[in-house]
Amino acid sequence: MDRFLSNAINKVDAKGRVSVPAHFRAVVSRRGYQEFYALRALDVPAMDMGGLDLLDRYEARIGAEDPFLQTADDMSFFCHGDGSFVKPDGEGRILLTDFIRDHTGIADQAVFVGRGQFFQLWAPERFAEHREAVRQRLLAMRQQGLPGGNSQ
Amino acid sequence: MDRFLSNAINKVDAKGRVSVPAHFRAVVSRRGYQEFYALRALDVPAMDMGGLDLLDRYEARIGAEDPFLQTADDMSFFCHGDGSFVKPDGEGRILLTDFIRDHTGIADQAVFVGRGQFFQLWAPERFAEHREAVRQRLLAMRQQGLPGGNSQ
DNA sequence: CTTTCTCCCATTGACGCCCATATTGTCCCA
DNA sequence: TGGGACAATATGGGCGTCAATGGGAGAAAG
Repeated sequence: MDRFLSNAINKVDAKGRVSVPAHFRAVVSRRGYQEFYALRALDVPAMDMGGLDLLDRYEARIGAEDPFLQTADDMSFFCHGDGSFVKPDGEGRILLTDFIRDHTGIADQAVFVGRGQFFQLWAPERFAEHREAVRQRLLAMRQQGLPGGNSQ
Repeated sequence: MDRFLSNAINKVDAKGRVSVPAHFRAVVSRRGYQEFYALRALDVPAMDMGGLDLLDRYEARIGAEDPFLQTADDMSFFCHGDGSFVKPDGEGRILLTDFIRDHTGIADQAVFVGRGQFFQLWAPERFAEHREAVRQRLLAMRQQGLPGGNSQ
């Protein structure tokens, strides 16, 4: 498969490292990258992570804006200033810097959540909360016959 | 990589020096420059900094304007009059002059913010404020389904 | 002669690289 | 179908290197 799928919870060691699930690493390397691009998600306490193609998409999007308007500046400030490269060590682990911890609240465990084109990094508690919230929203939506309610 | 990415906060020592993050220095030297060009950002209390190619870009932009219009004159006045060269010492530190302090409000800590083609220098408090403001604007944009609503 | 800037060296701590161990999953064979 | 060996992954820790920081002395400027 070439998509990020399913979720896994891994330990953070004394040095602040976590193993990226082997399956996720495989997806990124299959796309030709040796490092990740991590972005502080806009409205949730999670990191959006993926290959450098993820950053490419953002930059392409910015390129479509008028560079002299505030919007382009905001977008760049967000995806460049609140994003960073993360290079895994020889064993496929990444270092959880304060840059990541401050936004996610991750302490000694981290949840990797596949999202198709990218994956996310969450603190276990917040992930659980968010998952419930999402389920509730989808359920409510479906019962109202609104779009978005599929099976599962 | 060849882009300025992520943000870092460094101390200003008693002599008024700060270390430019090694990663940022690498980007500039990879472009063949040994010194920086610093410009007072137009609408925020930050310095825009980069290699001399940054100045090249501004000048190219000015060259494209009609020299008889006020715009060209204003732009030139801005990028030359409000810009300066900054040469790092042997350890990769730059000296924070009053030219920089007055505009940014930097005292004893400085934040380096990657912006892709260049990076910015902020005072920590002002940086935090601005980041929140940017996030709010982007979030509002997304919730209104306006352009830019991808991710998630 | 004083002040500011530059170059140089020392210290500390973080990070990258490497090897060791544990745990899990998979495949093969009886 | 139930081991059991093997392979891959997750986890722990040692150690050298490099970056960030602090401070001193000489050089240049006023």
